[in-house]
Amino acid sequence: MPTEPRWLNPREDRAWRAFKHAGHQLDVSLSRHLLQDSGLTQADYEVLAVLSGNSIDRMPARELCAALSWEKSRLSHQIRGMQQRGLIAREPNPDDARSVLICLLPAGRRAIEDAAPAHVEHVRRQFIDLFTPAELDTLATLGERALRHLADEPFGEGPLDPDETPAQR
Amino acid sequence: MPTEPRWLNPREDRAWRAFKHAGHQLDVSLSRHLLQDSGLTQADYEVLAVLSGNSIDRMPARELCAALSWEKSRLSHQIRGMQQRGLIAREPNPDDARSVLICLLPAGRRAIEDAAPAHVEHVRRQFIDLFTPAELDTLATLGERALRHLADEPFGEGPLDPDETPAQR
DNA sequence: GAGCTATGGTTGAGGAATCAACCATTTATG
DNA sequence: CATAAATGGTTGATTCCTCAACCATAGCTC
Repeated sequence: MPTEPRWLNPREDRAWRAFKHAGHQLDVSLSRHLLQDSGLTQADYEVLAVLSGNSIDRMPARELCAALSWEKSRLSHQIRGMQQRGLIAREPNPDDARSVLICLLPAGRRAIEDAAPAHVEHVRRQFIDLFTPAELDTLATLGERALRHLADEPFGEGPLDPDETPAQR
Repeated sequence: MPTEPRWLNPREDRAWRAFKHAGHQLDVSLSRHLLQDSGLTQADYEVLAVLSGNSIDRMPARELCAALSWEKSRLSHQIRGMQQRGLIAREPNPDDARSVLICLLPAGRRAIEDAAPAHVEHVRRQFIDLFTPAELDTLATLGERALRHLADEPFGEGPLDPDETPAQR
């Protein structure tokens, strides 16, 4: 049974603050750099990364959502912008008339290939290089433990589309 | 000299993904719970926490900004909303006519006192309780290392108000 | 195969954070 | 002391994300 005081003790508080703050600041810094020297948003980058990573340059929107852990509406909005900039295209999915295939266009591939080196470099400088291999493993282990726990949360997952709530009548 | 390949190796990639993803998911989950059972945003909560924590129930906006690592404009917008909800008040600062004192109102104190127990509880369940004391110390140490490094970044800090850029003419 | 329900996706409104521009006051410089 | 620069805050536009509502197609079940 875990301890249950109303507040965090100093050790707990320190860990919690450091973790939270570090993650956030890292995120801010990396997005800023990414945008600055490639014109891509983190969101843009992640989409292109999945699309270009999976060796097939097209995939149904639903799969992209799952891969990114995004809501479908977010992807939809995001895609619209990227399409206008010529990075990707939409195509009807022959296997399912409701579905849409998101296709990586040459410009999109070029965009991420241009952006990646500098971005990876920043991830190294601001994260990887600060830790020993053993420390990296520790971070991975602890992070994954938290993720596993969150995944089990009853209320935790799923943006709960009103459509998708369990039958109410 | 750190290794410099164009991509992250599997160990690095695992650590980076786990860290990033865990931080984000944790954040999402905690905000959702907080809002759900107290009606407060994370932003609301943080403001109230600083204000109620420092034993003096009022402080200049500038100090609040610093304590939160927020931009001044963000605080300004945030404060407007909280003022309308009667959680805090603004008062002129007798020491500096440009400045504004942000004051914690009774309703604000009540709000965070009501919200805190459940919130702390969630932080425990989803973070603290997953780790041993030694692991918590490790997380604190590693997180702080990252923060220190980010703080030194030449371009990293400060939203660079155009006003505040080094003299340009 | 008619009528549910579930699924894939789009849209529009609203909230939250950022950015640029601005105003007022204070401090530094000559 | 007059003026320039720096500081504390506010505001409005913009972008990004979430939510709720919606449409169309697919899959069941009878």
